[in-house]
Amino acid sequence: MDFSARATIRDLAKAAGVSPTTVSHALNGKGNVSERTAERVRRMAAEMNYRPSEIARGLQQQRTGILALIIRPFRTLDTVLPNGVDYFLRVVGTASLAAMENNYTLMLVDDPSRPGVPFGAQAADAYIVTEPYENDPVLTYLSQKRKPFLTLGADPARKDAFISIDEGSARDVELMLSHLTRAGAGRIAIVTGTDRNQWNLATLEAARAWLDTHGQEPLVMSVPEVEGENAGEAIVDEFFGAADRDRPDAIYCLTGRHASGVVRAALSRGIRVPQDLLVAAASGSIQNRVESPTITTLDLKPEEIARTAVECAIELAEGRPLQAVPAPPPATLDIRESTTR
Amino acid sequence: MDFSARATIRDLAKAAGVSPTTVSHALNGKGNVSERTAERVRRMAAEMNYRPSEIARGLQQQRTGILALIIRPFRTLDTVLPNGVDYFLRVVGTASLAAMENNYTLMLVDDPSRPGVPFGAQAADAYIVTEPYENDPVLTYLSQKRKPFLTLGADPARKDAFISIDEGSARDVELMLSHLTRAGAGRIAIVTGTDRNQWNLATLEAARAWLDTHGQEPLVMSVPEVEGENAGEAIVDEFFGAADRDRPDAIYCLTGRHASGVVRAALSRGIRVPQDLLVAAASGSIQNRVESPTITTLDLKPEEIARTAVECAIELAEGRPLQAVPAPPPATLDIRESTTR
DNA sequence: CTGAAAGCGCTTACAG
DNA sequence: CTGAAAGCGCTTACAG
Repeated sequence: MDFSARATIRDLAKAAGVSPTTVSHALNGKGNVSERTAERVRRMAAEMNYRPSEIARGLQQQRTGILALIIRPFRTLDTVLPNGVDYFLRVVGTASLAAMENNYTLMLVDDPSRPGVPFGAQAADAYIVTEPYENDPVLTYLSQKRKPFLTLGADPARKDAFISIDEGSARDVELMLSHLTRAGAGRIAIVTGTDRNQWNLATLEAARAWLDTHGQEPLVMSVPEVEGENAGEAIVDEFFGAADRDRPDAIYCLTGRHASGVVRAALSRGIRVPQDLLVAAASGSIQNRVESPTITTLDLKPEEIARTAVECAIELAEGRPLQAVPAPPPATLDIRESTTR
Repeated sequence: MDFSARATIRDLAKAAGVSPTTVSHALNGKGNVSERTAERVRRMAAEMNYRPSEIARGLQQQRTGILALIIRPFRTLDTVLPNGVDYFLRVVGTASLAAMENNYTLMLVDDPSRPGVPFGAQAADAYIVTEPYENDPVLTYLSQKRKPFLTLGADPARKDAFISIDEGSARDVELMLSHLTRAGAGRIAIVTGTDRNQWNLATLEAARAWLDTHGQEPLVMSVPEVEGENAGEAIVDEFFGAADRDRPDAIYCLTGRHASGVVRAALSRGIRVPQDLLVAAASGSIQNRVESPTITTLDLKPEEIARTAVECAIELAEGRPLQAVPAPPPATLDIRESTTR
């Protein structure tokens, strides 16, 4: 029934009949405290519902308890929470909760190198940077400032320079392209975004390799992510405007919204999906599950990635070296109407 | 080129040739500092890129700089970031950014009264509680603990007890029901969720009043939010299993996923949408924009609500009384195929 | 095994 | 108008 102030370490020390030092030692398992004393302190702490002030601890230990999440493509997307790009939202939500469970607080940050950024953006204990660009200045900044950070997707120009969870693996590409082949595709076109990040670049590279191995000429196109569904017309123009022999019988888009646009553009020209053309996306969005036809996508497991990233970030924040660079979870296939004949 | 520690108030004081006290006064506009001195301090601060430690300030002022966002329906939804329920995601994203812009950090919190909650969840400077339930224990807890908070949607049992941004206004109901009428509806059925929150209860009440005014018998049903699209069958059974004279020619669901389910269930029974049945939703989700037929929804402006909520929460956090209880932004209508004959 | 003291970087009564 | 001092709630060398 204590409606007022929270108990401090002094209150607890007094109640347990010891000094604040001993309380601190007992609760943090430091120093040499007799088990009898430690037990008494812990019991009193529970009884008083004592919770050490992270603020005071932070001041002492020069920590803020803040984890910063920097979503690099944020500004290239058309709204703050872009429709159809739920990948990042799932990352944010899961990361927030994972951080909280570990007594950290997650802060969505724009660009920490910008002058006048809020304190927390500058003073986070560790940073998670999603989809860094080639030679990304944010990574350069963080590394110069000696801030602990990891990236989701490597900086394509500095692959092994920083800790990162890789993206666009050959395994995921293989998963989708062999599915398309089994579904009847003989000539697969690839559509990436134009952002220079590992996701686009590594996927493209892996796809080229796969196509080469399987004797297919690469049919490749890059379209700005921000065009979303509107890109469909241009993509279909590109691949179906040319002579017959060049036409693909499957289009694999990295972003779900491009795939949606492709389906619509194809249907409007009498190209049937999936009968005449298979369409699939790598990073799916909700709409791909409900539009007609539904579109096959990869499930890239953003929740798992977010959770792993937060756990790694906390290790870094607390000064523990990472045992191993974490591997991304294997994607799985969500097969839907657009690739089911 | 300072790669190491940040400047502290002492560094700045030394550089400006004054005491830390004077620095503090000058930068915070307190005390009486000569304009000449203040100007010098500000100039040096900018030069050294001095940023006061929010941690130290927080310890001193007993503030954490944390705003907690409690999404009450969180656990009743089927995943952490439920598909089709993008309303909350848009709130979270916008609130995160708005908080950051004001030097606060937003923390997604589950239940702050649960024993063992993280520090931040217990020590936030202010709380925002979305969709509280009737006699919500979380509100009781916060109010007993004297924590500043506001709610998005009032506690239906304690309407004026706490600061809240109202939901389910008669104006929004009127907007949708008169649209349905103009679109040809003569007998409108209403489907709410089962959570006992203001959104469900106030909307239902306003809808009943509207129907009464317009000479329609109320055709009403409540279905658990968590059933999502699966609820469609039961809803259509309910309204189309009965004798002819009771059948609605329009169904208005509060949640977008229910509306999706209704459309699917109706179509599978040969009830055409919109020809035989108009369908609309209040809280739309992405899928309603892309499924076929697309479904008419209200845009409840979650971004605006989130931003307003954060601004109010900060006022409360900093001990300033709210000038006025904020009004929710008026919803607008997104008319789509499901109500266009 | 235990505790007094200093200090993390600020703010704020108070004295001058 | 300016600054020395105390204190916010912790942690950690250090002394006993």
